[in-house]
Amino acid sequence: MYRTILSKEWTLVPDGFELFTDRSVVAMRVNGELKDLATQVTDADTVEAVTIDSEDGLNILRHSAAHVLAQAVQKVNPDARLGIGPPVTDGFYYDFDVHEAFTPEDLKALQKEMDRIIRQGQRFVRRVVSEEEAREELASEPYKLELIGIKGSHAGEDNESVEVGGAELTIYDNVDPKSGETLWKDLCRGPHLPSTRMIGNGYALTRVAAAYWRGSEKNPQLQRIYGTAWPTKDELRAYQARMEEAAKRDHRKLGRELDLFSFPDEIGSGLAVFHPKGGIIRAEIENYMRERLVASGYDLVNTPHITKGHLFETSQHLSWYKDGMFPAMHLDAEYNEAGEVTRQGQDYYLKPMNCPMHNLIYRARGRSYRELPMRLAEFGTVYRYEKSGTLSGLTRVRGLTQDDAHIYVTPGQVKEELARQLQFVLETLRGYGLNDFYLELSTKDPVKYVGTDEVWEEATETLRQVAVESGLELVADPGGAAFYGPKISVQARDAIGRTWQLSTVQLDFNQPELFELEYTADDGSRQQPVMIHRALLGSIERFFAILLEHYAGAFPVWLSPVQVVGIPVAEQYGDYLQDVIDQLKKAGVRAEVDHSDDRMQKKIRNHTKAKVPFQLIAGEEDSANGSVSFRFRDGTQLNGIPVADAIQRITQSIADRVQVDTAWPA
RNA sequence: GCCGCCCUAGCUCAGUCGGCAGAGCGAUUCACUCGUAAUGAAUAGGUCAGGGGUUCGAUUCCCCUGGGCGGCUCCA
Repeated sequence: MYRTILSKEWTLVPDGFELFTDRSVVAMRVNGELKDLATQVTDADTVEAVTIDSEDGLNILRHSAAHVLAQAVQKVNPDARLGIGPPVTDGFYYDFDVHEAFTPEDLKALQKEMDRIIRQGQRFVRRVVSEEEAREELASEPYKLELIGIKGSHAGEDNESVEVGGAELTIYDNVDPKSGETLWKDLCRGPHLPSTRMIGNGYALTRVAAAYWRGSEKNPQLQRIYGTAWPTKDELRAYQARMEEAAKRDHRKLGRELDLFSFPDEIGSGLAVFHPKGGIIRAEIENYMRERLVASGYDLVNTPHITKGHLFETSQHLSWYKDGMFPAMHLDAEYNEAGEVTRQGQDYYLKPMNCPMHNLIYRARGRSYRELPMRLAEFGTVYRYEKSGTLSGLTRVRGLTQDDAHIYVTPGQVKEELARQLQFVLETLRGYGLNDFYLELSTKDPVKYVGTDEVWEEATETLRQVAVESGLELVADPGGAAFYGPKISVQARDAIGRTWQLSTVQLDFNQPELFELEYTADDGSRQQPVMIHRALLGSIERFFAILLEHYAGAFPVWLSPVQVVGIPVAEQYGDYLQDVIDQLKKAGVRAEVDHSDDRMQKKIRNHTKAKVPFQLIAGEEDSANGSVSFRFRDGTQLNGIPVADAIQRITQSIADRVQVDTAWPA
């Protein structure tokens, strides 16, 4: 981490190499600004060391690795033009304009060339240039020239700033340490590692992809190479192991292996079917939720999947989000023989959101302040025409079921209700076994919003207070709100540390107005309610995928599709076990006996792979004693448990919604 | 939607430099009846994603369509 150097002994102007002899120091902060170690400092400066394993140090390492990649690319293909090459989470990328896209074989060749550059121990040397000099030196790099132009007008943002974000324009020369010859150069803000050697063998190129220049669809696409870089080879290996672990948990893979769901081509992209085992998990997820809703003062409602277009004109979805909706079905039009319309048709749309229909339920009769808060909840299936390239497993689909609630409150009830919602959300998520959360507060986009600044200010402040009172970490998301109101979202970390945006609680200043919602206040006046959108799981499909990956397919007992499987040691004990299993079934447990003619060992293997929490084994010994023997998912055993005791333990673990992977303590 | 890659049995994948298509697992059947992660044998299963073109001949080469994967853009 950082060390503050307070030494006053220096009389000359030392640089970072003299100040820091520790070789893990790769750069320094001088008066708060990141600088190369070669920067000279005076005793008036506050200087802190930046070590390679700090956040800044890792970014510098990765940025330098990106430079080496670019150098390698231009060595192999001198025609490649440079885009930008910033560090990103766990790694880096560099964009290139090349005629032919990179292939996996190219990556191998590039990695070899990078190894050569790294072994050579080239130095990164910073050089300040004028705009004219830069333009001249980079005449053959049109994208760099464009960045220089942007710097002239306004500061480039985010990733571009690594190239031209500094106060002055700088070029970094990659210099051969022996000959002093400049081998390559790039427009760059820096800072960089002292030597390419520090990249060592803790890096790897990972994939190729296309990316739009400066992130806009209107611009040409460049070829992007992604890589990862770490201070040591061990850390690289640990990262790669993490990626492998994530791949093993991929819900698309587990969904197939465990026979949970599929996406038949015949139905269409992004439209899933749930198989029996996936279906029961989904039903359990929903049932638990319904229980919680009813216990928490919600009303359960139901609405259709399709509606006349006028509803979405009222809600303005057709003007804001038409591209994301399935196109209309034109129904009921009639024509005469001349082809003239004799009866006007109607456009019907699949619904992309449930809220307009919930508004109609609110509006179905006059409402009194006594009815508020009114909480309408539904598992509402919606259809969105997502672009083909964005679809991904169950996490991004075209047909999804939202656990959607809309809450109508008086202005005076807003704060209490928001606090109550947040608490409800967190408690419920914990019930599914997720425990590690933080909050994100999305505030007004200064360009795209409806409503007055005062209303936004007040609502945002209320959300902030509620968030702070929750005691959870709060992250700001400035400008991230939808146009109709501020939002607080719950991010959950899963078992391997990935975060997912789950629940959202969002205020809506727009729809009560558009739908002319009102209630009669205690003084007899008509007032407009405030509307709160609350999604807890987001979409059931996506939440299903998250839980599947979180548990790597080994669900807590209550969610397991098969909770108990009976394995007779030999066929003759099948009847005895069947009787035990029948008792479990009567108690509501999903249990079955494996009567197949596989050997017992094979059955154990099969059901272990299927991640069944309890295997009950019985042979001569157990059947004679009226007992069964447990085998758990981790291979541990609990033998000779009396049947009644076994049933009690199993039903208890379901009722308690606990995870059981190993033998209970004795 | 854009760029790149991919599509061979239910699954995972070989293979054909253009000449009648293969394995393991799974399924079915038979034998075996076994105390904690694979008993043995036999059988069935494919318009090599779909369509078009080149060719004496296409699963293989080319084009189009569909689907998937990795990114980009998008995500109410």
